[in-house]
Amino acid sequence: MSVPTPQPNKPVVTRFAPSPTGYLHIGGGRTALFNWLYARGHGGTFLLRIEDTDRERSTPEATAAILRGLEWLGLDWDGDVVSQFARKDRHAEVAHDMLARGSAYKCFCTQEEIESFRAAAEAAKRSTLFISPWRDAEPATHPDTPFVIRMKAPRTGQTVIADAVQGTVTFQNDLLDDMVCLRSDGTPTYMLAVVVDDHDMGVTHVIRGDDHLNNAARQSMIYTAMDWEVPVWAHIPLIHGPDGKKLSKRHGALGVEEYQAMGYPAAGMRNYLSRLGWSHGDDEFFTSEQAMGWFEVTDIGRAPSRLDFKKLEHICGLHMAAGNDAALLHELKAYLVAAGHLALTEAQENGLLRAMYCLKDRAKTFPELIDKAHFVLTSRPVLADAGSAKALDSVSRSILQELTLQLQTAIWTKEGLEAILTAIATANGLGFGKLAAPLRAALAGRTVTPSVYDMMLVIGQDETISRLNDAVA
RNA sequence: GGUCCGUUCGUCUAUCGGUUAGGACACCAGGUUUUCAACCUGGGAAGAGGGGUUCAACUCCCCUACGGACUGCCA
Repeated sequence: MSVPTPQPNKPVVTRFAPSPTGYLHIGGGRTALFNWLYARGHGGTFLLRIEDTDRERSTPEATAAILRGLEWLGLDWDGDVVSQFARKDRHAEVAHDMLARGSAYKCFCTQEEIESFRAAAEAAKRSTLFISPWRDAEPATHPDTPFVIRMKAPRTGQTVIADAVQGTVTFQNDLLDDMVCLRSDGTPTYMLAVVVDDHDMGVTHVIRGDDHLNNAARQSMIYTAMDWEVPVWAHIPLIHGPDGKKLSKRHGALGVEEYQAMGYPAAGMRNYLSRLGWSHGDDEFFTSEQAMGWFEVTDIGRAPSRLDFKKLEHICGLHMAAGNDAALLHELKAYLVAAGHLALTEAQENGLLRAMYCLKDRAKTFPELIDKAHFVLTSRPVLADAGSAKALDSVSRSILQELTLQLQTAIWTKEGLEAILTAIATANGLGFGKLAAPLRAALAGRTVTPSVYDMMLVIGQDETISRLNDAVA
C-alpha cells in the first residue's frame, strides 16, 4: 500500500478542464471558481485546458461558450488555453512509454468480444469487470490486428487516495480494471490524457467534481507507473437542484450565461457560488479578494448543496449596492447585450450614471435596476401606468400647480426640496405620502421608483417642472 | 448488483468529544418609512434511524434507511 504524497512546497498550479460539449454548467463554474480562488490566493497559476479528445461531441461553439462564461464570472486564467486534442501525440508517447516499462500491454480484443462478455456476465450476475486475456501474452503471439493499450493495473493490494476534501479513500485493486489508455485508432482516452496533461502542465492541485473520485484511483496508477509525483486531489461535491436531485434542465438555469442574462452581477454570483460547499466561519458577504485570502481546499465540505435563488438574489443586492457607479453601468450594458435588449443611447447612459447612486441600493439584479431607472430613461411626455394614473387623480390639480410654482424658485438640494414639499403637505392637511404619490407619478409614470427627492435631483429643476406641467395638463 | 462518497433549522452553513447547537437566506410578528429596496427588534425552526465506545458524542466506530457518483476504446 502506498500513500501518495502531496506536494506542499511547490508553487501552486491549478486548472479548470471542461469538456466542450455544451455551455459552462453552473457546477463547472463553481469548480473553476474554486480553482481560481485557490491559485490566486496562494500566488499560484490558474490554467485552462479544454478536454476535447472526444471528437464526436466537442464543438468550437461550446468552447467559445465556456470561455464567455468564465469571462463573465471574472475568472481569468493564465497563459494560453490548452487543447487536449492537440497534445495527442504526447499522450500516445506516454502510452508507449508505459508499454516499454511493462506497466501497460497491447490488448487485441474487439469491442464486440468485450460487449458480449459484459452481457453474459451481467446475465449471470457476475462481475462485469473485464480482464483481458492479452494481459500476460507473449509478444510472439500478438496478431496483426488493431489493438488498444491497456494499463496493467496491480491485481492485489489497494490504492489509496489522500484527498484534501474526502480524506483518505481506499480502493481494492482487484475491483479496478485494466483501463484503456490508448484507443485502437491511436487517440488517448480521458483517463490517460488528464494525467499526462496535469503532469506536463505542472498541476499541483486537482480540484474537480467528486464524480471523479473513483477515477482518481485509476489515474494514480498511471502516475505510479510513470514515476510521477501525484498532485493534491480535492474532490468537491456536486451542486444539486432545489429539490436535492441532480441538477438538470427542469431546475431552470444551468448555464452560467443564463445567470448573466437574468441580470445577476458577477461579483454576487462569485460570492454566492463560493459559499456553496465552502465557508469561512460566519462570513456571508465578501469580495473575491477576501475569499482568495481565506480559501483553503481543506475547508470544503463533503455534502452536495442546493441552489437557492433567494439567497443568490440577496447577496447580489448587497454587491450591487456596494458597486462602483461606472463599473455597474459597464456591467449593465453587458447584461443588456447578453439578454438581447436594445442598447442605451448616450443620453440614457449619462442619466443612468447620474442616477446610479440612488438606483443601486434598491436593486438586486439589473432588470430591477432598469425598472427603477425608468424615470431617467424615459423622456417627455412621461406616460403614466395604471397605478400612477390613479395616484395622479388622488390629489387635486391645484395642489400640484402650487407645488410647481414653488419649485420654480426652490433651492435645488434635498433640504430645499424637502422644505417645500413638507410645507405644502401640511398646508393642505395631507400626509407626506399623499403628496409624494402623485409627484412620483408625474415624474416617473410609475409607482415604484427611487425617492422623489432623488428623482428631482437627478433630472433637474427644468425637467421636473416640465413633467409636473405635463401631468397637470 | 458491486465499489466509493454523503446525511446539522425549509435552504446555505458553523461546530472538530463537554455550547442554552451559532450565523445567513427564507418565513412569521412588530418598528421605521414617500413607493420599492434597505434597515431595526423579536419569533418559530436542525444533528436521518438504531446500536456501540466514552464520565461525556452532532462530533469516533458499526448497522440500516435515503440520496449521489463510478462501474465505456465518454469526459
